[in-house]
Amino acid sequence: MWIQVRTIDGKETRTVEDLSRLTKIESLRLKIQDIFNVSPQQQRLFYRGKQEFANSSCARARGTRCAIPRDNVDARMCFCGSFVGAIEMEDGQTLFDYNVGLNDIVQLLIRSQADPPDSPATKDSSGVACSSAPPPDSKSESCSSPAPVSPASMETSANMNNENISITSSTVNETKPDTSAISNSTSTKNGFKSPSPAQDTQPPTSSKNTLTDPGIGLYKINELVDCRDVSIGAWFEACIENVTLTPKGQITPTKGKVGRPPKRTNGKLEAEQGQANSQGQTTDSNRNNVVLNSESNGASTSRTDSTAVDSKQREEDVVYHIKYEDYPENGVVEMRAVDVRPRARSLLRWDQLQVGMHVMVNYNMETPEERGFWFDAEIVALNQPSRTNKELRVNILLGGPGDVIGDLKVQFLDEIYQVEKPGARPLSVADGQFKRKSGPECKHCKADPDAECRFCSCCVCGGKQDAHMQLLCDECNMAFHIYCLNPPLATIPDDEDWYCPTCKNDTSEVVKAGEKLKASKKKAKMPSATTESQRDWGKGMACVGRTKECTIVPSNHYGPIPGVPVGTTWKFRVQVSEAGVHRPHVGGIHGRSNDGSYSLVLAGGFEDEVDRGDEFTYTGSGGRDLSGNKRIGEHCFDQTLTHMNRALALNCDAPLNDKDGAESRNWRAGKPVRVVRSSKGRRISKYAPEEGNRYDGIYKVVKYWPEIGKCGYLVWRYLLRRDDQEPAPWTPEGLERIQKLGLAVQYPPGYLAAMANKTKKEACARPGRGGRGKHYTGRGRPRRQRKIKEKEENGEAAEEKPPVAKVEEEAPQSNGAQKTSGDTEPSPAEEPPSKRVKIEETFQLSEQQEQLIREDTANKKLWDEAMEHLKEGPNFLRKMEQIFMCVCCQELAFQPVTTVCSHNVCKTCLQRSFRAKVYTCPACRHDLGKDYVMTQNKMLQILLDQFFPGYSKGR
DNA sequence: GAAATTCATGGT
DNA sequence: ACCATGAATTTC
Repeated sequence: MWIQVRTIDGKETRTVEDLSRLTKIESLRLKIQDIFNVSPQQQRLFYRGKQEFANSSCARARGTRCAIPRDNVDARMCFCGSFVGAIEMEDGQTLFDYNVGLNDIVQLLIRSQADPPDSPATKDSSGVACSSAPPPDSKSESCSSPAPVSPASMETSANMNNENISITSSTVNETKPDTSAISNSTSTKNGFKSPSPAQDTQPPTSSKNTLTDPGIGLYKINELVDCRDVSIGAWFEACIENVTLTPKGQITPTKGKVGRPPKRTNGKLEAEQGQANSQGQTTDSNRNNVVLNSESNGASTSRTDSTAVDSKQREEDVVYHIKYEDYPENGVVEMRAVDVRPRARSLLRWDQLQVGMHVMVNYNMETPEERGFWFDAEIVALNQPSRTNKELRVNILLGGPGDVIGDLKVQFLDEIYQVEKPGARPLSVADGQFKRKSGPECKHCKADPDAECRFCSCCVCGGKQDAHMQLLCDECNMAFHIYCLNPPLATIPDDEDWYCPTCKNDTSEVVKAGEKLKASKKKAKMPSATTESQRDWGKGMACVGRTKECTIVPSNHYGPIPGVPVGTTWKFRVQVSEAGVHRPHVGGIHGRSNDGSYSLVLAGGFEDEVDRGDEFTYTGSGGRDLSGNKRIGEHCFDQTLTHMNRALALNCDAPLNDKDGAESRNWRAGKPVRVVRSSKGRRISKYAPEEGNRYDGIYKVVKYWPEIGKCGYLVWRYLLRRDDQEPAPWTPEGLERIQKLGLAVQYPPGYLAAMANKTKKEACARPGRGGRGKHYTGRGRPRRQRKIKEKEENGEAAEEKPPVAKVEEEAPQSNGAQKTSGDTEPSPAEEPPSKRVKIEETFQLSEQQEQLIREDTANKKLWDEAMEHLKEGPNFLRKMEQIFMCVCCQELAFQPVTTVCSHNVCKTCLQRSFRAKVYTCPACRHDLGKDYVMTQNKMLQILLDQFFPGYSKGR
């Protein structure tokens, strides 16, 4: 078995192969270590199961969030605006325990190596993979090393700490004030970060307002300085805590590795999230600063730069240990001299400004009209068309050579600071605050300290007072005075998480991340649990579950599956099931004993059967002893006309007779049965395919009767006769059509790649055999490998994956697993066709259908797109499925409402959204308005019902 | 050849 | 909704 492991930001997805269902999580970690170069201790693995939440009533309890970032395309938001829970996978368990199936996605969150894996703070800071001190060993997997994981993946991980990991992560720093890890989520609780952890790091002897000369460097201990976060490129107020020298021969992480994280301050939620997240994201992504705790001393400065060789060597060798004034939770941070300078103190008047001058300005990269961070800037233009109308344009200098953002308009013209040069008069707190206005303001109150604001301050009273008594809801981020709550709280709750009255909900029905795995009754009863067997099962395709499900027709659908032409062939039965052609995994007949049979598989289980292609005899099921968990067994009793046997008999156009059987009056009038021929039938039938399971079309039951079979027991026999417009696969027309449609055996996504890799590995392990030897003891696999090989050699690899298969990969179907499989396909070389066979079979539309399509003007664009695929025959239907899929339930829209923004959503899905007070288009978030009138698109409904007969029945 | 699930149905 | 049952599979 193989699965996909994806970094939590969705940026990196790799296939992990050679797993069995009984593979332990710790073994999985080792494989992940090989692939992602992340040590097992640093891995947090999440599995979020199949994604069914959007389709059912929202099972998500408020107060739980999934570890999925919002920009992850695979992340599914529930109507309530949140994500469903994921479960964290723990050592000791198996993949089976977590129900991880074939090709499922496991998410990898890289935790900082500096964090002790089991401490509560670990979970808190685990998202901040790059934030804390990298280990002294420079080949560590931190961001500084060239680990194959893209920094971007960490970036988002880091950024999402606040947002998404808070399921488990609200262990705030105050519970562990000496943690060395920087945590974005220190502000999970409003105002409770004080006193800051930095307290511990305060040199005990120093007094804040006494400047102490350390004897080296330009700055004194306790001096007020500005420090540049080189990843943002902005300057922040800081204070020198200590000064040390770099030991020789040590190379620091290059520039870009020092900085500070964004801070979420009280209030300012809306304004700040935009900026802090975006700007802060950059920070975290590149940051690799060394954070010292109270134990820090000179020895821990070993990472500081000593590359300088010129006359400045001395200053370059100096390491400044600074503390950011606004980010005490960062503790003490090491800085190089070039990123430190005397605190800005002089405001420049407009008339003092000159083009070419270097100054410090406030700028918000994200939303330029709002307040942002402080950057160095070179003045490029000073325009003053009138006395009051001034425009200052600058190039923002981020610090690195070429790190310039050109020609930006500065908003805050009254706040242009002179850049202080090293050597300027040192300032201490005794000299004053020298604090610049910074950060974005609340859009609603403009950060007016006197204004009441229910957005950035207590959302009950709007008051800004008592910030330390304002609790932030971990769900909605709104602030609440503890005394404004009803009932009021006397003290700050000790719980890790706190949810406001609106968001609080019962979490019992949702598996929270990190929660212990629930014991499964079903699993406890399985043979593997009840017997002593140690068998390592689940490596192959025998016991895998479906990764997708056919929903375009209900399971009791008679007749062809729309979009599946005769001749379609799948390697495994599970795929046939996924396609909806024959749903049982194992069983030969699919049906209901009171209704009839929908499909059957001819696999040559009975020697005394006859197959003439257009007509064949079939034998019922039963009569075997299947005790002991068997699927086949010796015949040891008579079959009865019950269960599936009865179902199949009901297809015959004759009253049921369970004694003597019956013959149809009009054989064509019977219920249609989809027939699949398996390659296993080759031993008795020349009509069976060479490989896999092939859909051969619709047959009818002509008659059925009981007889004594070769086995000596009574069996029920059926005569089936083909009744299908589509040519049979073995006829010349059928063969031609198969060619034209480019049909070839379909393999599960990732299967060929896994096989190919396996061959490679085996070949490496046993070089003498070259992977092509005759000494394999297995059966299916080597045969398959040789076949692939031959085809490649013949340059016919294209046949491995026909266009139909390609389309299937592209077409999102019913659930998330399917949806993700397309973009996670790790080795496309094996799977999609390298050339597309031209399909010239046009799908025939009835006149009424054409008319309805013309009338459905609201969907003109979509129909135009669909029509482009008309000439692709059966693929047209697959395309339709894709185009008219409801974004909520990921299925064909049922009773579709076509929104003003031209998206089609099931009426019930949209209603559910509205019930959750989400009044936007689920597809594009276009605001529909609370009073939106949902009009069902009748024309589209009629069309979908015709194209996908009975799909409504499944709803 | 023995041993493992999954899926669907049908009865509670 | 839960449980028992049976099944023309597929490894190991």
